Amino acid sequence: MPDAYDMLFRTLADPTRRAIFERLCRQGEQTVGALTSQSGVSQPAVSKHLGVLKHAGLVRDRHEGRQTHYSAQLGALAPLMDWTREMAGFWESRFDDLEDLLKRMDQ
Amino acid sequence: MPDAYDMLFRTLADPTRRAIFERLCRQGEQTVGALTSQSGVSQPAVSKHLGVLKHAGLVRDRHEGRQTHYSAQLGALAPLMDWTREMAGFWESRFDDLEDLLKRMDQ
DNA sequence: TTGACGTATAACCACAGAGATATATGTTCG
DNA sequence: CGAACATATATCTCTGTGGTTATACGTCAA
Repeated sequence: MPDAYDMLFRTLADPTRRAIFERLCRQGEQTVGALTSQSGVSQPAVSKHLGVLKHAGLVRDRHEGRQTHYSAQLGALAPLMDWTREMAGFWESRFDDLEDLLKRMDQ
Repeated sequence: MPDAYDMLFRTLADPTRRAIFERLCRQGEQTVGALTSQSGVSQPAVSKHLGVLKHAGLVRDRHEGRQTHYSAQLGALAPLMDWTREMAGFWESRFDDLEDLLKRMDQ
């Protein structure tokens, strides 16, 4: 069962795509043309990346005349923070167990 | 320039590999054999994944006789939390700017 | 309506990498 | 030493996907 985090991790794994997302986070809403001009890849490539980001819920698009404006949807990062915290939590609880064990051994 | 987060994201993007890492987080140190038995893939595949995880600093190995024990290195997740927080931070600061703007417009 | 523009889609290519099997390396035991 | 075991490495295959160019679609201006 590919868990819910899967799409998120895979979407953010590509450097070009992550750069696009970061740019949207830093500088807010951008048109496809603006994003393309600094991405180092072709416009169709950027559109494809934006499609993947949108499918993962990381961006939303807004049509205005013949341009499309994209913006970051930070809420979609929540599962990423949850996962990280969960992993850290497991680590800590095992650490606590170890502490307990050592304390008990100490008596 | 592929930033430092790159290896981390790419390492965690594969579901099988992430499952192995999660298992090490949840259940602590494990041998290759134990990890293989529940991974659904062959032992060489598991070894390769462990190699990638190790290269990314996410696990460490401990040799004991003919077995190798692997354990999670949670510290390696710090950049992931940093990145997430940074992105959220950008979002918030832009939100604050918007708030400011609205307040100023309100006067 | 025609043409320029902005973006999306189609079709194709190239390569990374995840998987398998076979085998090498190293370890314990008889 | 020789055999069984635990893991790592070598080699190959094949799918997924990121990139390209060409083109279709929708919008604005004249």
